[in-house]
Amino acid sequence: MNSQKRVKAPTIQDVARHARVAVGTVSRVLNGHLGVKPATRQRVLDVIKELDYSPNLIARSMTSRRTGSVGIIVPFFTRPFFNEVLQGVEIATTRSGHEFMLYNVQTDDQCQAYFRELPKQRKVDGLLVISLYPDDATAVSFRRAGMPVVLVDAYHPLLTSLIVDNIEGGYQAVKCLIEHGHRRIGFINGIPESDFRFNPANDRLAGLQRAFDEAGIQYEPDLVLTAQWNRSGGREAALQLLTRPDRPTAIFATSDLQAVGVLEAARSLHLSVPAELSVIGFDGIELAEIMELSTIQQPIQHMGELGAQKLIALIEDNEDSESRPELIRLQTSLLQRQTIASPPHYT
Amino acid sequence: MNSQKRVKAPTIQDVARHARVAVGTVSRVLNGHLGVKPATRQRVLDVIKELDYSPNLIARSMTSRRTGSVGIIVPFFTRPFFNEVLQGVEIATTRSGHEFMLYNVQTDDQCQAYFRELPKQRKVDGLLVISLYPDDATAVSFRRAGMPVVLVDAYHPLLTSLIVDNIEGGYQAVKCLIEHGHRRIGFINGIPESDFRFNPANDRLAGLQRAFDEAGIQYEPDLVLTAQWNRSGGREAALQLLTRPDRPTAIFATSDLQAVGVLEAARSLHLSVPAELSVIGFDGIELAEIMELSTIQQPIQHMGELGAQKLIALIEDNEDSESRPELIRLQTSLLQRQTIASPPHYT
DNA sequence: TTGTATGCGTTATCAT
DNA sequence: ATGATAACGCATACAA
Repeated sequence: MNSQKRVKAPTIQDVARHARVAVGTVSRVLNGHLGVKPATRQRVLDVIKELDYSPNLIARSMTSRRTGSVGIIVPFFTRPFFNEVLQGVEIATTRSGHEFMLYNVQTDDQCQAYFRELPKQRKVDGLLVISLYPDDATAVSFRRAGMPVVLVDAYHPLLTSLIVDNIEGGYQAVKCLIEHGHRRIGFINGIPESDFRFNPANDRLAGLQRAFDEAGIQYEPDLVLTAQWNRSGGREAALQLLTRPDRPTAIFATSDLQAVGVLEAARSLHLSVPAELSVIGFDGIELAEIMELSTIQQPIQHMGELGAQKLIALIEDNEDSESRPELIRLQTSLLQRQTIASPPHYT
Repeated sequence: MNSQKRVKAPTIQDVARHARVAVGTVSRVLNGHLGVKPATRQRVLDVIKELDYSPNLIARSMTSRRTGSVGIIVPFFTRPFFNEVLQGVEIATTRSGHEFMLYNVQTDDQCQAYFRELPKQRKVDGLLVISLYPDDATAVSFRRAGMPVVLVDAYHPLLTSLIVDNIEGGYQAVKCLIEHGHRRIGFINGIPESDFRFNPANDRLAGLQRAFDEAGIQYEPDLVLTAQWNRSGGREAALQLLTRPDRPTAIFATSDLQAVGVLEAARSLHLSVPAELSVIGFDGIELAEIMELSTIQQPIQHMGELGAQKLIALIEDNEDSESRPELIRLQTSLLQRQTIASPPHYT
């Protein structure tokens, strides 16, 4: 075993010297360029192994103008939904030999700062933006900086975007409830903890309205509550909804996390699900499966994987500006489990 | 609005030229060095704003030998436990202005490859290793490369390590069960999906044995099963345990995920928890709270935060080799919820 | 086939 | 207080 003392890392110069060749030659064998005599190639390889040399990737990035990293800008990355997106991202980046930096954002300011700085800092070759909406000026600045960007669960006309049909998803959820005989349906909308620009829950509400219209059900604003995107948000909203004299027979929550909160509220109120209350969520996270919660399944992991894959393609083809951005639409699907039944007294 | 066409990012040279100063001067104002006449300083600042200039961080890393990033090597980062660790990591890195790269590992080979390559590649200033055990040669190589490393939920004498007392945790779990009157206690051990070097579950088993010894209970190997670290692993093991004629009255699972699997098994067997079966898990993830599962709480998020904080201190103090590594021990605590009761017919 | 020299964008060390 | 210039480690165009 060698000494424990810290030692300066060998450079390409050291390798060249030991192998008695020029740095250019070492660089060539490093990058698999042809035109190196097998004998010298082998000699260089031997020295590399002997010195335990690895190229300094920072220095390499200087000339190659590539870092091999992509940046993921994501709000609240520990939430199950985002976590599952990241799982897909990891699969795609690892497959293509890229690394990724995680930029977690909790406020809109932080988000805008990342949008502004990251393209110029050049620590990443591309940006994957999850559930966040760049404004027009930002989108333009991405292109000017030559920074490839892909939006996942978000849309901008200038950027490759990957969206799911939230209206259709909301429609599927409510239609299912209606088909089971429900007429009084509560909706728990989501309000982001901070002032992000966009709220997919509004589209899901639009889907609800379409289903209502179709069934000739009167939309009652009283049955729509806005709550935080988490369990306690769902729980509190449900508590409100369910303690009214004319409580709804079913609740559609705009996220599974909130729907789990609804389940908790029902439990604390000794309301049995689905006998006395039907519940449907949105997202299709693993927790929904554990809780046997009916939900609208988004292709979450696939969104992350496909988004990352598209981003890497943009990076490698270097087709930043000349190409028109792609718009990819993904579908949701109804997942019926144990939390939906016909309402009490339904004939 | 400027043209949309991609444009070369301005460099420090461009700023210098526009401000009619030398690059050195620009660098000085950029880095807040004193000895710049306020007038010129302002002129430079104006040009920087006018050109929308940001320093190229890669180039800066060339000379500064700092990237401002830390690498997190973590197995299966989407698992709730690791996810909560990462949450702590994010808090600490953001606080200190660092970014982090996520290196997810799924096999031991992959892990060893990261251990070998990352210190030489210099894309990160330090490494935070979660629940993974570097061998002696690896630990030495970290020091030789001058790469600060902190181990979380793992230990090596040469490296700053942050561990929880798994033996004590196992002991707490089983002692609680015994105090409730249980004598036949099943244990579900964990086996990693791949051949990682270490298994914390064995320490938890040792804690069980200590509690057994103390209570004069005979250890029965039949009641110890090894299963995957996930729900289905726990479910299948529990199914085996619970369909025996002399089934245990309580099960201690070495992770909450497996304990949830136990709950699922009990449900499918129409065994009521805790009336007919007591269950306790380990970790204290959020899911345990949702399921009202009793468990042994590890300070998960705190482990990530403290580990990252220690790592950043190592990086900033640059005290790689001269300092003796620190060993930090953290405690677990019993979290009693709804899944533990006295066994049937207990007087 | 191989060597040399220049540039990548900064910081830092000299000068002036 | 500021300017010129040499690193940093690598890739590459050009020479030999």
